[in-house]
Amino acid sequence: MRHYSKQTRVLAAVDCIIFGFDGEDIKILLIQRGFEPQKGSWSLMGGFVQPEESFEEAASRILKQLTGLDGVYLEQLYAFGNPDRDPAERTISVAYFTLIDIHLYEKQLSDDYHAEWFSLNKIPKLVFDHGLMVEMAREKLKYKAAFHPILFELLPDKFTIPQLHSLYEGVYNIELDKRNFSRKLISTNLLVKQKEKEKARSKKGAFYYKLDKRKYNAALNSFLNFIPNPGNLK
Amino acid sequence: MRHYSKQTRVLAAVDCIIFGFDGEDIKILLIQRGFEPQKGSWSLMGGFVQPEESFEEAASRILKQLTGLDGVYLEQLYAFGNPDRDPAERTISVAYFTLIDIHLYEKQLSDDYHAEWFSLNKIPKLVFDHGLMVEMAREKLKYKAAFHPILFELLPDKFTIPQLHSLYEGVYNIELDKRNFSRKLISTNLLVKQKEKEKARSKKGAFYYKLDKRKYNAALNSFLNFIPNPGNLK
DNA sequence: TCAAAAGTGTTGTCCTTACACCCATGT
DNA sequence: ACATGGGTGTAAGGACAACACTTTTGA
Repeated sequence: MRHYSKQTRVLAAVDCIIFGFDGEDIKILLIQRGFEPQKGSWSLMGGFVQPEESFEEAASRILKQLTGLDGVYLEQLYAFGNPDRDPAERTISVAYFTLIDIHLYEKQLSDDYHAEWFSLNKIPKLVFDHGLMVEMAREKLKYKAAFHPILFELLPDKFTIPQLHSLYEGVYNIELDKRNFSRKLISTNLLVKQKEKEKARSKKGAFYYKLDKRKYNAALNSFLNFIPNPGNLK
Repeated sequence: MRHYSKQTRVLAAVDCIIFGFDGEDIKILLIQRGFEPQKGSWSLMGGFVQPEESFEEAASRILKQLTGLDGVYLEQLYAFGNPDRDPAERTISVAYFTLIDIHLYEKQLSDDYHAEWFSLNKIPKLVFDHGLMVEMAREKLKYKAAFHPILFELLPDKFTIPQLHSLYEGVYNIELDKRNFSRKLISTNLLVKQKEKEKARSKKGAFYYKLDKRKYNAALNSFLNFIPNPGNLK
């Protein structure tokens, strides 16, 4: 069985677009590339797919390397394969986008890789086609979050409605009526109200909520509608 | 610049899921594999990515080989990279899904490749992970067509509302109220009514419509809503 | 007591659906 | 004339958006 022998082989890599939310802005985690070519430039975290690994396993591994996190939201974004995307050698890259709770990641690991969080409107110039990857990831986040409750992945276990409100406003860069927004969220039945309040953001304090995991997992693949007039989205 | 030298290389392929609509059923075009391994089994049309080619160029080339068609709707579906997906040698494959007007493809070429159209509910066992590819393509078609007017790509230049109606009913396997459906379509303003009627399907005949190309291209990336209660979709 | 943010209530509009009838024509 | 599928009309219900006020509490 060596019928493919005349074909050329390529390197296969994976790159991760890691989103986080600090309560103010949506950010992505970038590293300073530690090896040539373009050593020192800002870049997505990535790596080569190992012989016994699937793409998704590679992405998980790389994500864990940089953040220490396991079992986070991970979705294939797109396969990039232009012949000249890496000047050193033909390398195809499958980009994954991930949503993490920014408070859980291990800063120590980040430091090892010279990683930093960047607000989406302050992304530096990136190596290769990583700028395009980020742009596509951003689009996909907006697209998908308009119908699926994935943005919860960016928040801690316990969160408040006003926090969610800021998050959605940040992702879509629009203002949302807090009353309608709150009602819409509550009406999904995905949220379980807690007894405690969060008191840092306001004097009155806002009740914490948790996700109903069962309903949430079911809802991830169904269509909801979080954004008014999604017809204007893109 | 040989810093990647320790990494292993893989073969890179592209596979095409080709959708067509014959007025009755949604179908996909499959070929009988002409080489080992698994010579003779049914398979998607695919091929290796050439040294100077991007994935998309490879997909276009392969599509043209089999159908004779150029410039048709082509979208990246997913990158498949499990280490054992091809038993002969590690091969990653980027799947593309395409929508063509079934009447335009060149049957001659099909014959050369021993190709046949299969209704979606009668897909034979396929090689490797091609069955999974088809399943994912089908899901994606349903998902995307619920909000974007892509199904027009399956129809000829001139088409009737009843044809569209059958098409949507076929894709979603549901019954749609013809009156509401028609109104919804007309209200998109994407359609230009023609003077002639199609007379084959009925005695009265149905008016032909054409797409307003300008509006259509703009609408491809925006959210419409063709399916009632999309919340129940998946 | 005042400011600042949380939370609840209401109303009108438009979109969607469900359903019934007329139209054109080949046989 | 009639059967067959094409096309139009309408009314009820529900979802959504716009908008105003009360509540809580730290300073």
